[in-house]
Amino acid sequence: MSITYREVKADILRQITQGELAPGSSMPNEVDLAASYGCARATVNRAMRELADDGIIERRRKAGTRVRLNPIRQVRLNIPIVGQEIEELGAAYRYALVHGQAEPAPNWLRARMALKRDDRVLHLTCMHYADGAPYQHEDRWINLGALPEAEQHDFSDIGPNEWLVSTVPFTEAQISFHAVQADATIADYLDCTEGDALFQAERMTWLEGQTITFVQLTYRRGHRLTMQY
Amino acid sequence: MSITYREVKADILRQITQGELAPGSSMPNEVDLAASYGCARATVNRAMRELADDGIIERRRKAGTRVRLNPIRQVRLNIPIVGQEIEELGAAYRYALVHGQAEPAPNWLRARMALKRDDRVLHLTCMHYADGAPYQHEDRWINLGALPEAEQHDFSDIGPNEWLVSTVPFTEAQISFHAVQADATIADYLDCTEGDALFQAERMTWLEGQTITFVQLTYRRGHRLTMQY
DNA sequence: TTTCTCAAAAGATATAGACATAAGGCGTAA
DNA sequence: TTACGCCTTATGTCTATATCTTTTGAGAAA
Repeated sequence: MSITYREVKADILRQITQGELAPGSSMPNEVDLAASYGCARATVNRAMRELADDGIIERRRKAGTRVRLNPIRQVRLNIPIVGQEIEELGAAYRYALVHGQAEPAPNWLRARMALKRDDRVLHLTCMHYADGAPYQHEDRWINLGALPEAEQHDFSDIGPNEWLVSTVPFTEAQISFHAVQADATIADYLDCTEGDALFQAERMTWLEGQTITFVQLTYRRGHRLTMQY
Repeated sequence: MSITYREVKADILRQITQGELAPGSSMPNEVDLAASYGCARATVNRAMRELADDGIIERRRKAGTRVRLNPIRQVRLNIPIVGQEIEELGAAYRYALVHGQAEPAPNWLRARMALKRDDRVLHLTCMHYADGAPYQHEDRWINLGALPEAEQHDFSDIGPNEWLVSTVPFTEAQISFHAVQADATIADYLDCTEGDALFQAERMTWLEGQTITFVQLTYRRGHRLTMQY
């Protein structure tokens, strides 16, 4: 076969990284590139589309294609389920339900999850262990108005995250990362000192506009979220 | 025109989210789908390829395509330059170089950056302010073996990040996020209390296998990194 | 039974050609 | 001069067809 779109992509990328195509400079159009590579325009198109997608080049109809002045640095972050995360570390995973209770939503949570005045929530507290050591503390609230079957479910053996993923797999979500100081309770669960800096993720999940669940995931001391790009 | 790949993608996604196609179930092959949508195979292929890329479905030659049991949750995280990040918040950005000095690399850094025994580094400490308030503390080391011109450069006015991005734009990098306790120095710079939990990013950057720079970015108290998916 | 080989199946990609769409730029009219 | 509108151009997408590659499963051989 002739030249592949990967080869075209690699060659263009090489030209850019080696400075043959300067940042900000504009590139030949697809027809000319196809001619010079001796391939079809669709092949060049795919290569260029992926480069644009990677934030390396910028494309506009009629205006043409140019090398980005400041390439967009982006990473893909996989949001793992904690059990898988731990097993990928090569450690044994253990889950424990600490506390589970249906209750009226407290005010701060009502505001945060945009619940109605008399909506009830299922409040779950769980622990996740890696090789027997505390790994993550999970504080979760599930909107029983949106997901009443959660109240009947027994979370002793499988975690709420896994249950939710298999029950309402295709949701919208917002995730945020930040640092918190361990309070006495968390310090106790995670076997650290009160006041320690801990990495925390918060996630809110919607299904068709309805808030399903809000969760705070507090990681053990020293946890890092690492990515390549 | 006929049906677009976006419409095909949207329709398949709808079938999956609405439960017409159950997780784990296998889908018709491209030829059949193209026939049923009344479009070319390439159109279906693009729709399916993007769905696979989004982690919704799983494709294997010969085995066919199936809906993922556990859809991969992934987000794209843009790594912004701090100046842009602050200006996007609608705040005024100010930069200050606190300290800059070329020195032999300390042992811990030599190990971390994989430097040779007598490599020298440029150690820079900078502050980034949003509307006059401390936003981010930057502690950076640049490998002078790989980038000797850094020693001559004056970092008083533009930050090392911006300079690096414009000098060596296309690099490989590893980024990691975690929580740290503010020590006395950092607390002073970021105007917080010693012991406060702070969000910190560490980034190491390579160009063609050579370590270029290592940086610790410590954010002001309460900083959050937020993403939708 | 187990292992190896090979053919078929399904996705992956290339091609040539066509039309669609967005937007820059020029010409014309106010 | 300015504003509007058309024309051109570059990218975006679709079609129809063909070939390539990977993987699986069946059948042959050990």
